[in-house]
Amino acid sequence: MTQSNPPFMSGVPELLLLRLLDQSEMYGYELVRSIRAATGEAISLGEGVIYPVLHSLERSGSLKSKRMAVSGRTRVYYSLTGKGRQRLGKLQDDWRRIQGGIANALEVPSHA
Amino acid sequence: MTQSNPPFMSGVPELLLLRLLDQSEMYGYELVRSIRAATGEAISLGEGVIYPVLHSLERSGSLKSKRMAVSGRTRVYYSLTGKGRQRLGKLQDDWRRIQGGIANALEVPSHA
DNA sequence: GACGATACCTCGAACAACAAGGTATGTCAA
DNA sequence: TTGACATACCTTGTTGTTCGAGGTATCGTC
Repeated sequence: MTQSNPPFMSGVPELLLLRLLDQSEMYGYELVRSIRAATGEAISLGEGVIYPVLHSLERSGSLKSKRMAVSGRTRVYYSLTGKGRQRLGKLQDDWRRIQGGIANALEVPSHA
Repeated sequence: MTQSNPPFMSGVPELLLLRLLDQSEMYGYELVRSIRAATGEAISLGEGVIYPVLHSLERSGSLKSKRMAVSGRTRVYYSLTGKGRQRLGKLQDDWRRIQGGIANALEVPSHA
């Protein structure tokens, strides 16, 4: 009976994925490297993070996928749905809110 | 065997606590409300988060505590040690890094 | 003498993020 | 041709943070 809320800082991988996919269609393996690049190496998420999030995002209707064979290998390309764009908006707002809150707490002058 | 790193976004409660305690000595119950206030209501951490973090911070030598009786009730006041100030510096840098990385990823123009 | 605020604390569950592995194909060089 | 490395997909088990809910005790006040 312990109806717990998600941790207040979670969902950043989700946010990054949605954001990148809002710019262009991509496949999982590509996204792993894109996240590293887009964040200036600050954030590096492995396949063990990316694939499950991608799947859950698709299951919840935020993403749609299409498989494509490219030079013998199969790629699964993901793109945003309307719901996904909505979700992206929400996560962006959430992020701005908590980011702002922390900035607020940090910018108060030191004890000096 | 699976020597896992801490989640890349963790340690924000720790950061907030150290930051507030760098400004002034405080006790746990007070910190719960201070965090809400300092972040402009954006972040609200319960006692179930605060106390354990406080204890682990003390165990690791970042904080020191002193108990004080104030009008019949016991308060445990925490303050930073040198090590704690060092720790605060590190966490602040980490935060700026990941915050900047995300900002970078988000500010790229929309697919439009 | 019951209620709400203060003040401390711990427990168990939930869950995100993690490393490590496993499958299979392509390329290139030894 | 075989071995190594990159591409490309995936799942599993573990960890560790965070969470709500509870539990204790004192104080004021109604």
